[in-house]
Amino acid sequence: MHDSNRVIEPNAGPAESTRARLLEAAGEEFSSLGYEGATIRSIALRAGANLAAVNYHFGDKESLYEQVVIHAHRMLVPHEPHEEAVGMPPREGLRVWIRSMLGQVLGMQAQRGWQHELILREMMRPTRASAALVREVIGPRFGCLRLMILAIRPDLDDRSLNAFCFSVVGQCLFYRTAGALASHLVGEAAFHALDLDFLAAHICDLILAGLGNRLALPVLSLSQMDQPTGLGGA
Amino acid sequence: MHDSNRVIEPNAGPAESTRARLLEAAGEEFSSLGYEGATIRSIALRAGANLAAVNYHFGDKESLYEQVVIHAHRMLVPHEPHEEAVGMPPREGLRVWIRSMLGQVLGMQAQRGWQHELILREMMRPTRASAALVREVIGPRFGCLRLMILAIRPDLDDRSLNAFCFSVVGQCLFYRTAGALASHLVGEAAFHALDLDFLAAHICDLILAGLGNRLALPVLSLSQMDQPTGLGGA
Amino acid sequence: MHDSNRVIEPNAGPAESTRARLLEAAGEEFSSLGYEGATIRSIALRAGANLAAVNYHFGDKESLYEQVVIHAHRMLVPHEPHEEAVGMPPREGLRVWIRSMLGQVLGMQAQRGWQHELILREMMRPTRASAALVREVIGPRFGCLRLMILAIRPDLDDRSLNAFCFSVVGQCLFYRTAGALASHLVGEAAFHALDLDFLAAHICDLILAGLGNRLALPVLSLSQMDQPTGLGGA
Amino acid sequence: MHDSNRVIEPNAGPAESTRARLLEAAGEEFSSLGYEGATIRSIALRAGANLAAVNYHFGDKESLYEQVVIHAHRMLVPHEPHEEAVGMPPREGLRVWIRSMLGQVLGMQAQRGWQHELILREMMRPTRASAALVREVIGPRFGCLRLMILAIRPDLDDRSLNAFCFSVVGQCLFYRTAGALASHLVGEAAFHALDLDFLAAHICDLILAGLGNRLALPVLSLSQMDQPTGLGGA
DNA sequence: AATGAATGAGCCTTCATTCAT
DNA sequence: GATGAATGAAGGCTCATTCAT
Repeated sequence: MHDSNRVIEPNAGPAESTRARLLEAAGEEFSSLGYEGATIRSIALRAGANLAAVNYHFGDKESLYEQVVIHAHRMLVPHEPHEEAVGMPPREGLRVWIRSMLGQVLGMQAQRGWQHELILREMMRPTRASAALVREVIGPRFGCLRLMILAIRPDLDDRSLNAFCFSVVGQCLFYRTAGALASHLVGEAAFHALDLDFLAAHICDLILAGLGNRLALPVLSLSQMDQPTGLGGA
Repeated sequence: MHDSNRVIEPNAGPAESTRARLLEAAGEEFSSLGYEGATIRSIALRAGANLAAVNYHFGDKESLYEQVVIHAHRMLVPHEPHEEAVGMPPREGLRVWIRSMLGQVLGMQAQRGWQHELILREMMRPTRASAALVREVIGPRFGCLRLMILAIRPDLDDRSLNAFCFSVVGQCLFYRTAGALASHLVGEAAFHALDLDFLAAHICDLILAGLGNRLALPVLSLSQMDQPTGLGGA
Repeated sequence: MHDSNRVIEPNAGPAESTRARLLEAAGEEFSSLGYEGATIRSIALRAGANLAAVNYHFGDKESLYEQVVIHAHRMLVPHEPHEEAVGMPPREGLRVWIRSMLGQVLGMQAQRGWQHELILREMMRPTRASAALVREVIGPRFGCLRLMILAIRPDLDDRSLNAFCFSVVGQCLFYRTAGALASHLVGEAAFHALDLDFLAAHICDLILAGLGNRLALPVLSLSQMDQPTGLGGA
Repeated sequence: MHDSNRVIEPNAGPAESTRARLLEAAGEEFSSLGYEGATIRSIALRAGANLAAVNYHFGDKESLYEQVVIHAHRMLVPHEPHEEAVGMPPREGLRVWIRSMLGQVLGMQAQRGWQHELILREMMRPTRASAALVREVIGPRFGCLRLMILAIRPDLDDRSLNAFCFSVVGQCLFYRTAGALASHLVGEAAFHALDLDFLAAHICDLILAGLGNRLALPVLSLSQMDQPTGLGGA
């Protein structure tokens, strides 16, 4: 096969199986280029494997993608950052959870980059491959958020509970889905001023304000009132 | 017929029809399949035109896309829904604005379907074609939102102001960008329960709670507590 | 029709007819890009005319080319440089002829550039269109050369006469047909050292030496012997 | 199979046949139709291969052309006809050299037809593919000619030496580059009378006359006069 | 006399896939 | 287990040409 600028095994340890290298390479390609954008040629190249190896090991581009998603999930589940939030008091846990998700969204976590990237892509446009991912990675993460909000406001009905959860997730995802647009709208400088710390606090405060803790949980409402976003008053 | 930035007469002669049909067909294709997914062959087919007609009228697939975006913008601008919000008191205007945007996002407006779809796509992944769109459609819409929030809380600094605006937009966009995922997470029935009326109220209440109502309308905080989302009271 | 960077009538006097402008534009295109390389789109563009005007006026790309060749011939015939050579003594005429042809080949004549270029192209690869050109432009030019050589050596049979003529023309044309190669072979500097004056003298001397004038025409042989190419001696 | 500059085994296995057939077919197409004229569709068809096979084996139309040129060179180098000339006395060697080149030019060698055609095309319009060709095929051939002329006239400066070499090559190439024109000018019968034997003798005599024969072989001037071209006496 | 619009054929390229070894 | 070779489908684009006005 012709390939003028071919690189042989850029990151392949010989001990690592071809299948594993393909999985890793595919993860990087899919996460950075999307499903359609990625080509199995490029994936095989990056993995230092033959073009046909992809079809040999996975049969299909789509099947490869499925396996990549599952692989990502396996690597991620044991280290889910939201796990830290479960033992905390709900308000604090919420803060941790939001900060963790926002961190992923803003690309603050260099290591395991493509796994998170892949998950975010699956959030925005789920494929047939993502059922497992939703069930085993996103679902638990979402369930954790749901529990914390329910702990803060046990009286919420399902519909409102979901709406609050989606409000949290929506605000976080926005900076990925529409980050480029947002940067255009307010200028790059103003957009960069919205760093992780600030945004996490803003979103958390907003949600807590919305959950309304003046009456139900006055002790926490005081601490909330000190936030710079001006949630306090009255 | 020669210039790229010619003006499209809305009531052009029959000779114009091919170009117009191409534009319409391209809009539908691009909005439903994305830029890469759409093919000029299919567009030409759908428009009942020759394959080369695309090249003749627009020169390029990319130029065609640009023209489609501009076309969408031209069809949308005269009927911008947020215009209604400008004369109202800010809190009411905000409610109208959110409801209007959410209505677009949830695809409640069957007519002019692909134009909104296209704009949402541009929000998520701006192309070189979207500069004008941002400037002339999204920018003003966003500016209106900004003004209303500033009217409610004139003391906000720029950073917080932007964050609030993005919180509004982010929550609205979520149901488009991650609607499928959300539906997966909570079940289709629960997801459908989140109708336009409910969500618009929820988002608006949340934002208003976050903005706090110390100064302007302290009594309003009470009325907010009565909302079905169950913020506050009891 | 779409054309992003269209230039309107770059060199068109309004009084000049479209047909004439097309002819001129086509001449420039054909001479610089060859028949296949030239496109009627570019020709029409350069002439400030409509794309269909070419087919309207000339029916065909090939017919246009024919007309261009004829046009070139009409512009060239009255000013044929070899005309100067007819009245001279044959050896001097030969020198003038060679210098004139070599001058065209080396592109020394900026004015009427494309006409000569076109003729040279036709020499190398005659098309159906060049019958008239050969008959009316190249033929006479060649006939003049033939007569001069015959005047120098009236005893030559037809075959040898033709061979000598072709030797002259071949040496001249070489610097066009294989100039790039020659430049590669000996280096650009050495190639540029072969200027018009030197080459014209070299070719003329070579031919005269080949024609052998020692015995037949001793008076001229003496002058020839003084040439720097060292034809003389013994 | 991966590398651009792999070595072609002349007796490759059956798997190699498609590539070899493509190379051969491409050689024929390129040599008869030129680079632009040839289409990879036709090449693949002629080779009995799939259209995409060209891309698979060579990546590109241009790269295919490069490989074809190199291939032509490899097939030609071992049988270079000018090799015979090196051991001879310079005048005799010159005669052999000219006859050999002229033989190629006049297409007297039916076998390996397209290779020579291709090289001649490269002479007239060198492409980026021809650097190696010039270096390895044309260069040595030319160097041989240069040495022989220098042996005949050691006093020549570089400029004159080059001019003489180009005079030789130019006269030979003429019958390829302008053969059609020449045939038109003098009539087909007269043109066919210029056979290989006659032309080779004519060109060689002409050059030798131009080089002068004062020092080395004064008697040879007499023998030259006996040539059928009728140079010289009475 | 001249033009804008439209067309059909063809070209090069890319991609995922399959097959024989 | 793995690979080199080959394939078919499709895509974007360019070009000369034609047609109705």
